[in-house]
Amino acid sequence: MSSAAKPSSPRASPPDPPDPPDSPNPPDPTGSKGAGRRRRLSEQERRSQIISATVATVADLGYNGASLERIAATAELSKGLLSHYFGDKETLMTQTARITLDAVRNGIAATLDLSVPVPDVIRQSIHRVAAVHTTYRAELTALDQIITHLRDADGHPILGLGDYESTYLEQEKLFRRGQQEGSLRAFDTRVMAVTYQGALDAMLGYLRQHPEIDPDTYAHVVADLIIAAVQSRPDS
Amino acid sequence: MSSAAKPSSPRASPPDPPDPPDSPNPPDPTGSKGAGRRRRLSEQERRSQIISATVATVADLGYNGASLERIAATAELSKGLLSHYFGDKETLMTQTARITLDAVRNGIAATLDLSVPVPDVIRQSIHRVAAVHTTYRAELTALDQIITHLRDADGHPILGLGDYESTYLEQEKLFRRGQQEGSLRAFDTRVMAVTYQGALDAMLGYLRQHPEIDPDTYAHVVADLIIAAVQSRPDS
DNA sequence: AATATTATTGGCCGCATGGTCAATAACACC
DNA sequence: GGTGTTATTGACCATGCGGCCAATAATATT
Repeated sequence: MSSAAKPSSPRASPPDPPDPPDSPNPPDPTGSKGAGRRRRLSEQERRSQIISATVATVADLGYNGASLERIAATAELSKGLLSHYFGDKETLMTQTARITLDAVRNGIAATLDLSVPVPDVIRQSIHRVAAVHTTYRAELTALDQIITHLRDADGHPILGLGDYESTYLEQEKLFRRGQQEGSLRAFDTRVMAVTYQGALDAMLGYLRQHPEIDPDTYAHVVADLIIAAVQSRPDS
Repeated sequence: MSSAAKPSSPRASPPDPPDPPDSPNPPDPTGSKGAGRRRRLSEQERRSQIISATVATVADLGYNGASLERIAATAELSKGLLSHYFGDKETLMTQTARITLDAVRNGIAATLDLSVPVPDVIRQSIHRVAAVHTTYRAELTALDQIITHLRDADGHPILGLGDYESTYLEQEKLFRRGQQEGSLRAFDTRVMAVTYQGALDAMLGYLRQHPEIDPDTYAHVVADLIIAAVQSRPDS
């Protein structure tokens, strides 16, 4: 999942002389994962393979750099198949974004223990997100690219931050619980959710740009800041 | 600034028969803003005119939608001039980003009173940034687009968040002052600067998506959150 | 094994874009 | 007013892209 596709040929095969007789890959029939010159596999597998390649390519080369041809090259299959399975590029990108977003969300939410006090849940979340930066680095980059680049015919964004909406709602629920429990002070939960999300995004961006920093250490400091902001305190 | 160029002649002269005999423009020499069919003006004016058009177009149609032709149309001049003054598109975009960034920064920093206690400076800043969302809406959108879309030949980003670096340094200075003054508690100033910046960006994004929200009101709530996070407190 | 089915390919087409250039006309100077 | 300079134009070209389709070969079916 992480590195998606093979780093085989950085340069695609030339258009005119497409290696005429011999096959570019060993004649390995259906058997193992090795690819015959042509492999037929299930729609499920193809789709996820294509999406993986899309994520990898977009993450590496940006939205504009990710032409259908390049994506096909990354996935080691022909451009035509992309059209076959996804119709047009917009659909491909939208699907990729949707599925990837779900995957990342699950990756974060999966190991979260919601039974502890809210400040601890927050701390956990922040560490999880920082970890996700390592695990899903490409996915996050690709998501960002797709969201900011994908536009309708009029040139206006399709996948707004509206997809954050459900995350906001989730966070707000958590915050309200904390306020009822008394572990969190009173504040506007919507604004806090937005700000919190912004803080996490900033963390991800900074970690991306500074690979030398230990995510967990950084996450700890961020958690201290956030918790200081929301924790209920004796005085006001 | 917002709508960039003059609405003089929406349609350029036809290619083959370029209105032969009559003088198409009133004898309006250098003086006022009225446009002849061709106007010659100083390099300064042209450059800023082009950059304005670039900002407007990118903000409206996104990076990909902002072709040289469209930008030229917005500025009401020919595509060739863009190449003439800026060479290639990459240069145009880079210049636009640099200049616009400076403009926005100045717009924020200009009216800031640094003599008050640090928490108050922070509060001021947040309100200023929220205001900037209104004043420089197009500029901010364009900046975001250019930064996230502009890539070198290898497909990797050119204008990373590295341009935040100077902002971070500035913020850190402020935070340290507050810590020395005793108005701010002890925390890692770098992490705080990054988080703070993220919170502001999130605020801008949210305001952009929700025009019905009053920026000042929103800013006030955000300021409360941030200050709660950094303010020195009796216990803890 | 022979045949039918259809996933997969590679090349093609039209279009839009970025960049270039010779022609043109607006301005400055005399 | 005449003349030179050069800012500005509009058309042109090569390129790369997205989408399409007939040919092909890998399976399934008998």
